[in-house]
Amino acid sequence: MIPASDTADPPARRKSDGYRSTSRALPIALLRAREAVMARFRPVLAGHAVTEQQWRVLRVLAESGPLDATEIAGHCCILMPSLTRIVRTLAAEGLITRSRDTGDGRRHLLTITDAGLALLDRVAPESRAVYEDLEKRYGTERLGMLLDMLEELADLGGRTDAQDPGRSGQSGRSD
Amino acid sequence: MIPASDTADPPARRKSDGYRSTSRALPIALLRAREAVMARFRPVLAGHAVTEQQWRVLRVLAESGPLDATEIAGHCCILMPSLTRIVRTLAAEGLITRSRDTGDGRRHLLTITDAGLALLDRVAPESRAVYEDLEKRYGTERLGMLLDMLEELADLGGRTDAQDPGRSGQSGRSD
DNA sequence: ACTATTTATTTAACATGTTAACTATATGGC
DNA sequence: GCCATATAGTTAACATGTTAAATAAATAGT
Repeated sequence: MIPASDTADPPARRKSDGYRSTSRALPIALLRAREAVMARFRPVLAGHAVTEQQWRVLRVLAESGPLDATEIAGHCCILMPSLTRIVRTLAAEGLITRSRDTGDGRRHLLTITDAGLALLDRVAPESRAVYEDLEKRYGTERLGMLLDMLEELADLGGRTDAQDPGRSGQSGRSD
Repeated sequence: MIPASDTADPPARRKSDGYRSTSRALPIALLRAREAVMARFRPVLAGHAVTEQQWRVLRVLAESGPLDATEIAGHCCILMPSLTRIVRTLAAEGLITRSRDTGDGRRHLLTITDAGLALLDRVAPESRAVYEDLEKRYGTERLGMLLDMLEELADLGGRTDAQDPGRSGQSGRSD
């Protein structure tokens, strides 16, 4: 069943070489890079009993001020049902507050509390240390360039032209 | 839709400015970029009833030939227990086969089947189309540079120097 | 050879993500 | 104002990811 591939000595591959190397496949490359980075940040967050998702929500709220749930979901790449639970937890812990939007009774505005900000401040030193180590080893300038390129890539997201008009922005996913 | 944060006057922030903008936070930037990219690939995979994780496993197996579960977990950024289930599904669908390693009875070698390769070939055209659109809009050279930088970042993963010696490589995560 | 320790994988229990259906409010047409 | 339709958010059912413990096979020490 193995008709002796094509080139020289592929490890054990068969046919189907219609694909680039997985390390050059953008989604996989982004995932592996992120995992490498998170491997360093995760212990810091775990040490303060914050999940990655909770962390993103707090960071975004601290950055942008009160936002409604849909906006947060978009900025944090979290799906609404997940966000509902995360918000419930964060509110129960007193790190954020929920308030009905006056004027539009459907919207719920979320605001980070002083306790939430205090948590950010408490984590900041360790987080910064991890970041600085990374920066030192990767190169400050190179890191800045990478961030520029990632931002630009993320901004491509708006929709290509005319594929399926539904579900444009966020998502979440688990992998 | 995007509420335009950074530039002029902070909407309602309070204190705690010990953090960079979230768009310059590497883990978030990587996540948002990946979500933007996956928003385009996901419909393609969904159209062939393959999950992202299954897809990664098939791609890696097609690329590297038979591998044991631990290696796949590392390459695919999937945790072992998740992989167990994914492998069970893929094997049940006849896309891969499992065989005990002769010589090391603990290892299970996974091999992609012809049906698995056929699936890859079937998805390839659509996948390539998405990729080419992305490449055209982002810039071929720029994309190549980004992939180089991501690869380098992923390779930093080995362990910084002397933190916790346990759990070096993979992980998985859900966000 | 026999026990203790490591390594590879699976199972179990639980948390989280995901899709679809549901509730509540808002908006536009008449 | 009243209806149809759209939007914000939650709930429900299910799939998946995650941590810890269990199983099984290898290796190391004696």
